[in-house]
Amino acid sequence: MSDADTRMFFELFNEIGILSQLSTAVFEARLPEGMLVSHFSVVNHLTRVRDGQTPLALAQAFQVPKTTMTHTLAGLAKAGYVEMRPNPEDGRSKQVWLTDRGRAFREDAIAALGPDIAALARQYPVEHVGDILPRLAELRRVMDAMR
Amino acid sequence: MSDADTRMFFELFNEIGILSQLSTAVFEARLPEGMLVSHFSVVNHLTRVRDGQTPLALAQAFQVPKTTMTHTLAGLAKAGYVEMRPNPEDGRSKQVWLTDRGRAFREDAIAALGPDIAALARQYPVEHVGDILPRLAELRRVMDAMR
DNA sequence: ATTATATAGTTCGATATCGCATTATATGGA
DNA sequence: TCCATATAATGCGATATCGAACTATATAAT
Repeated sequence: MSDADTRMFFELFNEIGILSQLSTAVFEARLPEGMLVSHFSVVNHLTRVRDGQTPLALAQAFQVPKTTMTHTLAGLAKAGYVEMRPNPEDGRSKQVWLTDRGRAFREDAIAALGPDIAALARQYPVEHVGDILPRLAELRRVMDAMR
Repeated sequence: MSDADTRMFFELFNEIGILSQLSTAVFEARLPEGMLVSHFSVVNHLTRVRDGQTPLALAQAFQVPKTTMTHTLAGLAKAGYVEMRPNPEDGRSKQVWLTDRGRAFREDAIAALGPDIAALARQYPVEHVGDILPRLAELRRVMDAMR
């Protein structure tokens, strides 16, 4: 490990951190009052994978502590975007189900972000995204496995 | 903008968010009690660019609100890693100077992270970092400019 | 010179995140 | 069956982040 190599990784994570911050800010500016990226991400996940998952499964999918997921789900339930039901297979557990309003929330959010993404794509070609996405996904897998 | 293109950008920012979270967790596990990535980043910036900068300049460099930087600097000052002095050129302003302990904090942190980065580099070649880093930096510049 | 406006930094309040402890239920062993 | 241990979710406390308002100083306009 040369110092130059170490520095490369430092810079990589520095860029990733700043990009995360910038994209979160852009994203949340288009969400309804009180909704954060964490809320959207959960609804998006429930839509794309399947709903009816347990809070624990969601916490693991997003790599956040259970308490954080409890808090996020409480916000979604309060907004009427999900329903919490008892898990018929385990009395300790619950299931998270999307509501129609929840699905509409997701679709509206994606539509609202469309112009921003189009503007971005004009200056940052989608081909570049295709170049780096697999590399980032691989890095994520490696780091997940190392935990 | 095809839906597939839109989805690519969504996935990109999703990966970036998760990687940011994972790298923060790894990083902070090696820092002294109470020190966060935000603290390290400021000390690192003061070392690599120059110290004596104003809080506002630092807030802009990291794209965080002034209040967040005030809080971060208070933590660094309390730990003895920086000194806040009045700015001789502007009575409203201050300057942030590194202390010897601050420089040692940075060096210790980098050393403590060395093994983690070496382990990562064994599974994720530095060449890949070199491939994606310029692309990410470009994306960051574009998004910065769009704000 | 005086006054209006702009800027640097902080204080305050709201809330997201997260670790620790607690409660309720499930599971496995005597 | 009864008890010990494990697990799902939540309650609570600590703190990082961030917007709005505030204070002090600088700058510009008359």
